[in-house]
Amino acid sequence: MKITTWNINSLAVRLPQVLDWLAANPVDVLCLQELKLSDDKFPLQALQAAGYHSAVFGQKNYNGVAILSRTPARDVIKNIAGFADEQSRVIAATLDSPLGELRVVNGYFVNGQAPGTDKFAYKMRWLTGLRDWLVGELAAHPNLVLLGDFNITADDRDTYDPDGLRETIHHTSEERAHFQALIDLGLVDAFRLFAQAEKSYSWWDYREMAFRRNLGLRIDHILVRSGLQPSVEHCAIDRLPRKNERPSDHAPVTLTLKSL
DNA sequence: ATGACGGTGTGGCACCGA
Repeated sequence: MKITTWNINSLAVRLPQVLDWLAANPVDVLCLQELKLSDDKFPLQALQAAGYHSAVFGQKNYNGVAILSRTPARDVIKNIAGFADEQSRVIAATLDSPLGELRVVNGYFVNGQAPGTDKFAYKMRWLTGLRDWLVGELAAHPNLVLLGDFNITADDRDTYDPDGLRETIHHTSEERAHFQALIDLGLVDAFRLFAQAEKSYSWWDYREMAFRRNLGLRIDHILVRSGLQPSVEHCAIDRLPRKNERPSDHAPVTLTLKSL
């Protein structure tokens, strides 16, 4: 069972790349962020033809998330219950898997711009709302995976310049405390369960040839319920799509689960 | 260096992302 998260930075632009990637990587679930289109513009039929059902929470221009799956999604929830939000950032769904029912929570976390700004304050409130809501989700769903574009580096290994970028956006103590609060709900960072190459990143700026120089951040994460840990077979970043023409600035990250 | 690149519509520039 393979589950992937990928911020595609406009599905309208990147649909051909998504279809190509799925043809080469026929994962069971693909969680997308930054669709940048409304529900009525979502390419439901093209993805259906590729063999995927879609649960979609779109938004014109910005944000937008979707869960593509081989089997239909159930109990779909959009955004964080109890947290009023104008922006389409979270979609959760229950899927059948060889491990039983799997709850998938797909998030496009707030960027936050810079510490001290209104957007940063929104990020902090949003992260608190997410955590509070997940307490109930975890109580209701034993097998839960939280994944997406977190817009947070978990620690210094996740950034190309830990000293130069210390306490800047994606690197602040407050953001990392929120990341830890999610871990403390009983989740584990699947990527770090395995030996990984140094300087493993999931995002690179479009500017300054950042990808070629590997000046990146690891901000796309997959957290799994610690009870699922024995089932986690692998977790890896696929840098290949970043080499496409007109790539997303993010690379897909894939979790492989095995039946025990 | 409030830069850079690439997405969007309010468009021929401004705003946003990370």
